[in-house]
Amino acid sequence: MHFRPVMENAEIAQALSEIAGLLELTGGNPFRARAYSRAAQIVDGLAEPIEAIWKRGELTDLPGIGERIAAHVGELIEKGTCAEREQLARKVPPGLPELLRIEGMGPKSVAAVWKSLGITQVDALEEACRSGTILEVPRMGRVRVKGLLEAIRRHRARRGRTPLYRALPAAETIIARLRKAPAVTAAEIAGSIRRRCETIGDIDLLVAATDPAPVTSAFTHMAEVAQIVAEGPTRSTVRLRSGLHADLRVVEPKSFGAALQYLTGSKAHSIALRKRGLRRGLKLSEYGVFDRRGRRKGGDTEEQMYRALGLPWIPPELREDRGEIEAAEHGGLPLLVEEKDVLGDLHVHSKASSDGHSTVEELADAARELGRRYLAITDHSRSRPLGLDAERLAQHVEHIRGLTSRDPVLLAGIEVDILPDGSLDLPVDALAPLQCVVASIHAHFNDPSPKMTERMVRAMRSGVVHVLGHPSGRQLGMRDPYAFDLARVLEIARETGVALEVNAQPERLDLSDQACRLAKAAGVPVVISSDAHHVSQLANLRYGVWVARRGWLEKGDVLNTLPLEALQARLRRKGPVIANGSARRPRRLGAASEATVS
DNA sequence: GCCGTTTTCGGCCCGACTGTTTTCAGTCG
Repeated sequence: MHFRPVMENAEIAQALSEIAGLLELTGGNPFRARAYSRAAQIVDGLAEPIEAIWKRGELTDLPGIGERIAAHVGELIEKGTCAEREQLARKVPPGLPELLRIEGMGPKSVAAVWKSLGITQVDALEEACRSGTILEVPRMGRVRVKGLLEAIRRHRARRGRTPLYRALPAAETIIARLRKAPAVTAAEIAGSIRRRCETIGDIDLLVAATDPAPVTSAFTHMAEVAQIVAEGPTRSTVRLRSGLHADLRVVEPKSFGAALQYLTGSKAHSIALRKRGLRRGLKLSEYGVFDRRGRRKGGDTEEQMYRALGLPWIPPELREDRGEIEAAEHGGLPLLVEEKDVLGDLHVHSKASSDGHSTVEELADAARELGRRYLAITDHSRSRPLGLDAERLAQHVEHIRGLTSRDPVLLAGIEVDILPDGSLDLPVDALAPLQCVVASIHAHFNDPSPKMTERMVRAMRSGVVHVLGHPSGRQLGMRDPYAFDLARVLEIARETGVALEVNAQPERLDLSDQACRLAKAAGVPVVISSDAHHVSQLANLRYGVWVARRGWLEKGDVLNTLPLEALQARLRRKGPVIANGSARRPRRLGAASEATVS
């Protein structure tokens, strides 16, 4: 049977999460709801298709998944649904779970408006707010109603979360300003931005100051603030004119490390740390680590927090409770790839084809400024508007080769389309002389999974492809990944020596972090490429590095960390791939199985 | 529903802030 591993896990996680929501709404034991919620998070975080774990009968080895939930998962895999969910869904009107996603509406409030007013839809909730009938519900007052109307408006306006590249610059601007406020000793961006998540919910900021008042005031009086949502002595929230929410927490300097750890999250990571602390008689909070008698054992720095738990400092990108704590405990944390490790860029467009806006010379100059040692010029092939045919490609290559004495070294390449039948958009003999052939899918995204997978397999087996470009085709918030069998693609990539791209265009980030982890487990190396269409986009490479880091990748997993000669030797190679010299057996990577397999 | 280097039963992370209250429930992160 055909499956799409990453989606498959996400779908199962979604179903478990739905059950959790339904349980919250129907009352009963809230810990039961939490168990489902936690299980959903675990499944979502798996770096292996859950179907494979299920087939091995190892579901209950996963943390947070016992007999009962394992049975539900099995049922979901086999039938696509499960009785538990169906049964719960019958108790609750459709539409009710959506109300939970409105800010300020928790399970108690949703159940209250449902039971006392029969409200089950967002529209009806809005109407009840406007007419005032909602005031009959206990603990509903005029202020809340006003906030609720605003939250409903935001709920409707919000299509998914904000991509990192939109939130990061805003956060950087604000934090730079707060650093200059009076009495500030330290200031950092925290939350999902610090973890470099691909999308973020809101901006979390942390400041250490001897006097919180001036900082809070500076924050709430910024020009870009549209509304002050909450304001207290240590914590305040504003809505920016861009629509983003920004949270500021101000702590004493001695608590900065504890607060930074706490505010960076993820929530799941922090909970796991606190539980670990409890087992050792330690209480963790945003103020520090405390022993049973309440004596403070540290918290000035994040390192102290982790050390108190017997752990080394864990990079923020790994803090998702996906095995990093177990890995840290056993000295098995990856030495994550860094931006400075990446020596060159293997996917860049020039004016020679359709959509590039800079000349090859301009790109080379800008790449040199960024310290790149090599740069592959990979313009589009003929199927793209104004793309290169064999003749224009030859001229283009000649032009590039005429510039090879420049720094960085220029590689003549192409981004060739993978056509609907899996053949390439240019003859193999036109592609064979090129130093970097990136093959990508740009059309017919709706092919069924088997056909799409076969297109990629055929392209990889052409013998002339070095890199599979933006493998899933997704665009954040715009286009979902197309259906394909990632496990199969990884298998063939390994067989043919083709590297998978981590496309660093910030609205692509494709491969995703989770797919990077799967690639590593399958022994397939990646290249991190900017896919720049203008000199200003060459710097986007950092977004790709962050994805790779979130995917646990090390320098040795990324081919363009190699010096040019070694890179070219690797790109020529068509045998089975072994990551950067150190032989890596494919291995199983589960959410918390790192400790047991490494 | 899950879990155990205190436990197979009895717990389940912890604190800030708001609104609606007059001592606190609910939500959020």
